[in-house]
Amino acid sequence: MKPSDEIVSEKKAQMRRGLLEFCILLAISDGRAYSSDILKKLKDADLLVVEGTLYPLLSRLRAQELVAYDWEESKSGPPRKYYELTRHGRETLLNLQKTWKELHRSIITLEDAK
Amino acid sequence: MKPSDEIVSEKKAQMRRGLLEFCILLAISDGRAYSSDILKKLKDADLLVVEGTLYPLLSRLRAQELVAYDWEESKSGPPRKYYELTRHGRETLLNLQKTWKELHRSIITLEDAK
DNA sequence: CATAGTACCTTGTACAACAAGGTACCTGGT
DNA sequence: ACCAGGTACCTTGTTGTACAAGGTACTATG
Repeated sequence: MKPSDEIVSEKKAQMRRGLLEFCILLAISDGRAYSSDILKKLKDADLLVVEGTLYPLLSRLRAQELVAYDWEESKSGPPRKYYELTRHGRETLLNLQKTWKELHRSIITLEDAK
Repeated sequence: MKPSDEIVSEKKAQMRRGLLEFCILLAISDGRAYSSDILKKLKDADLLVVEGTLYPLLSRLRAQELVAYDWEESKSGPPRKYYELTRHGRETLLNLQKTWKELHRSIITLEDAK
């Protein structure tokens, strides 16, 4: 039997996880961003994400052609991959924002049913 | 390369999935409910869930002592397991509702950052 | 030229949803 | 007495995903 705090935080993490891709698309939608920019934005929004999660996720979004990147040299370190949304990515993001609103309504419906 | 509609609906499903446990706790919080009640409530809130997902999930919530059930005979068919929230389950639900609000804020923060 | 800092990536693990298939109970018709 | 249909519960196998941990490589600085 796991301690109850752990159970709660697992469920919180689970809720957060489902929104990850959506949030990352949102974070990129502002314009060009590389991994540290994205991590920082998510952290500023209180959504903790680690590198090991972000990189495969960006690769996936890339494979689905929702984002594209180009290399840019940095003044302090190795070159960076700057990501931006493709046209297709922008359309998808609009779609997901709609989905988000629908989910919000669903929760309210369930809460009101009480 | 998968068709773009499929990509979008996978992402929608992913968002929905993270909220499943939360929604099921919400659906039960109204009082006693058995599987068909729960499925109906979720469907009414436009959240499609199938049996094969619900049963293991209820077992998990039971193992975590967030819900409890008792058997009740039905007038038309086999007996049913009626679920209700335990005290611990009600506390957890309050916690998750708070988490939900925090996530909502996070999304807004990301949207506003544009 | 070694160290520290930054950036990218991969591998292995654990867990969850879902599809599909299975068991068992009750009722009503023949 | 039996079987067909509806209802309810459950299990197994597959697939996908986040995450921890560890690894490579480039740049600047002392």
